Amino acid sequence: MKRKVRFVSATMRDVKNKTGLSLATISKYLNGGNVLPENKILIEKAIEELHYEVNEIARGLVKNKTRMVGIMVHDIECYFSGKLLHYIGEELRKCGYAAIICDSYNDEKIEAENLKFLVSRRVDGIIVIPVCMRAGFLKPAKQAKIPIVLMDRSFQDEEFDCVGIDNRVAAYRAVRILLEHNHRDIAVISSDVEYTGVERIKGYEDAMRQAGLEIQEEYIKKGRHSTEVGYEKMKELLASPNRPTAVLLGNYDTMLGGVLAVNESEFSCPEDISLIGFDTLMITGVVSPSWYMVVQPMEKMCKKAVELMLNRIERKGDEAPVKMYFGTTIQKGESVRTIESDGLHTMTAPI
Amino acid sequence: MKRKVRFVSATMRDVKNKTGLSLATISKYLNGGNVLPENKILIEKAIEELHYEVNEIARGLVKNKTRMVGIMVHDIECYFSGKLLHYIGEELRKCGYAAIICDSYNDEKIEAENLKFLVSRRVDGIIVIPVCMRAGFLKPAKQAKIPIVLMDRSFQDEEFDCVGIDNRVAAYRAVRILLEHNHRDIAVISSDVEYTGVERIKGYEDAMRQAGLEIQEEYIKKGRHSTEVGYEKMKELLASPNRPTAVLLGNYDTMLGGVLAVNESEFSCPEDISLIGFDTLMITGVVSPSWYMVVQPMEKMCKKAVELMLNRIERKGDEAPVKMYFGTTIQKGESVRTIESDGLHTMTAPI
DNA sequence: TTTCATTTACGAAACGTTTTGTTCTTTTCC
DNA sequence: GGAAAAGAACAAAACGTTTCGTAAATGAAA
Repeated sequence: MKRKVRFVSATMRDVKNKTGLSLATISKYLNGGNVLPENKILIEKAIEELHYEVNEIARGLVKNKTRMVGIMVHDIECYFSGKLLHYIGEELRKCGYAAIICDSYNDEKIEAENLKFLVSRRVDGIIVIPVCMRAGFLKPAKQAKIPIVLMDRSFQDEEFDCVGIDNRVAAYRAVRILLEHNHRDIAVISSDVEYTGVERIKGYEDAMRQAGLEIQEEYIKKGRHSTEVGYEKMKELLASPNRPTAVLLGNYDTMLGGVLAVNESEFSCPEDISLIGFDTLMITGVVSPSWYMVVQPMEKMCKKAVELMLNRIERKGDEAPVKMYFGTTIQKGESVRTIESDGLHTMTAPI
Repeated sequence: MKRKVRFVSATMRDVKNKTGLSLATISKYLNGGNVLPENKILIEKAIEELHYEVNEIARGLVKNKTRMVGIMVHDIECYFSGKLLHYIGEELRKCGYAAIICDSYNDEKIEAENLKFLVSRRVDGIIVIPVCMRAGFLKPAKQAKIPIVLMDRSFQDEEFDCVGIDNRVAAYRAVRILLEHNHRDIAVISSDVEYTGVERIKGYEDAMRQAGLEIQEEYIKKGRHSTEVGYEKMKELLASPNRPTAVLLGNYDTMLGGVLAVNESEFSCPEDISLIGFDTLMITGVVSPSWYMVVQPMEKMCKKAVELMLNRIERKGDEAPVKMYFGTTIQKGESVRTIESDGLHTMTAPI
């Protein structure tokens, strides 16, 4: 039986021939089983000399596992995604998993296609930052019993493992900070088509209501989280006859757009307008005024998401979904100023 | 012979049983071979009913192909990467390939590790936006005969397939534009640790020299392409006693940082300082003043890179590397102003 | 018709692992 | 010293495809 001569990498059979042991023994060694010390040495030497590396494909075939995890991000060009992908990718790789990344491009149709693609590639699990607010598109994965972990966002109609922050509370806290600096005319720029944005607007309303302040529709500017929207909406607010004294910006990109808009206006931050936003990047602290931000523990969240995922993959129990909300921290900055109390505004409720 | 009962997807054997044909025939059909029309109908019906999908893993094992392409980006958080990853990922998926993305995080050590990881995962090819300026770290891939395609950057010491732009010429053209607007005190903020930056600085020098202008070291601000560096260096330039009238910014992130710095200074763009940069994003046209930019045909470049890669994968010829440089276009903006000629400056060479 | 070429289908052997049930060896304990 | 228990190693059968060599069926040419 002549073996085709291909100059590809060594196989277990080569190790077998070199050591005189059986495939089973070598496999056992490779998977951490017990092997006689002398054989162990033998095998290690052979592996070393042959530069043997286990063929993940062959292994995948028999174990029916690919050691690949799909990651679907709503928009790969968004700052938040970049950070997430970095941490998740790193963590997965540490655990020997490869990440297959798909960009949904904020498009629900593409998102559904991506999902099917990942299922057809038989990934072991899928981590999703969804575009959709409903879970329908995940059906093929559920049929194939591929575990799903959500990040940053959940669905309205179905529950999955999820790691994120309590966006509503986080936004609430941000507005509280503005209130504590004596702001009363507070606006918000956030998304009405993304889960996080919707929640954050709710948090804004919670805080305003609790402080006994009227919620003015013109102060709630809605549009997809993006630099462009942040820029446009901030322009609108600045041009408005009753210009707010402070604005909560729905995410990092929105904040960036907002700052650009203020910078090129006749107004300045924080003298004329205070800004507070979400998430952080190196620039946040470097610019002047530095940005006041609500920050999410990205790295921790990503590690947790991977941990959840690997747990699901290992023991495919049908345990109930777990949702983990991490606490946020406040990164103080100079973009919020304290308004001198003029005695005219009185709180109708303690803040 | 009892087959283990697993509720997983249908296999070719199921199709075989349903049709009464042999595995070989079905395989032939699946791979576009000729099959009797009646059998074709039979097979298609069976596939339809069973929801059969070929198991890419099994196929990979025998063909020694994974239909996966690794993508190594220098920094996933950089705008340029985001766009690239989007286009490349999309294109690969269209061709039935999955993209495994690794972030090198601007770290040569991580880059080398990522490469080894991809090799061990037996990807069919690797598309690299390198951090390193030398090709050493690619050795494991070469040994495994995995084709490499470079994007955006090349190496000093070795040649590979590569798609990008002629950065030197592009920067030259950008500076020419500034010269044509009668600027003479022109600075540059660009990277000295990244290939593109280095080339762009050369282009800057070319243009300055050609215009007969002295190259002042204090006008050449070097630092990794990033928002932070753009911000810091612009601050330095603005604070300098002989403040330039125009600045070329090395990439998109640098431009963003530069604009933030100008915005918060006492100076304004373009009245006091003109800016021209690289690449584009939606924001570029939306902000005011709109940004004057040199833009690369990203989508075309990505498509080409994938095309090159798939060619290499199909016929693993040892043809010589091909380098493709795309032309850039200029996107005019308001961030560059024309200086009234005061008669004091005279060109010592035609521009 | 017969012969030869062409097309289509088939069985069996790969691909490189893991896993299962069995055999062989060593250790432990009375 | 012998039996039982424990530990290692092994051969062979999977996993789901492709591919190779051959056989059968069809069509064309003589």
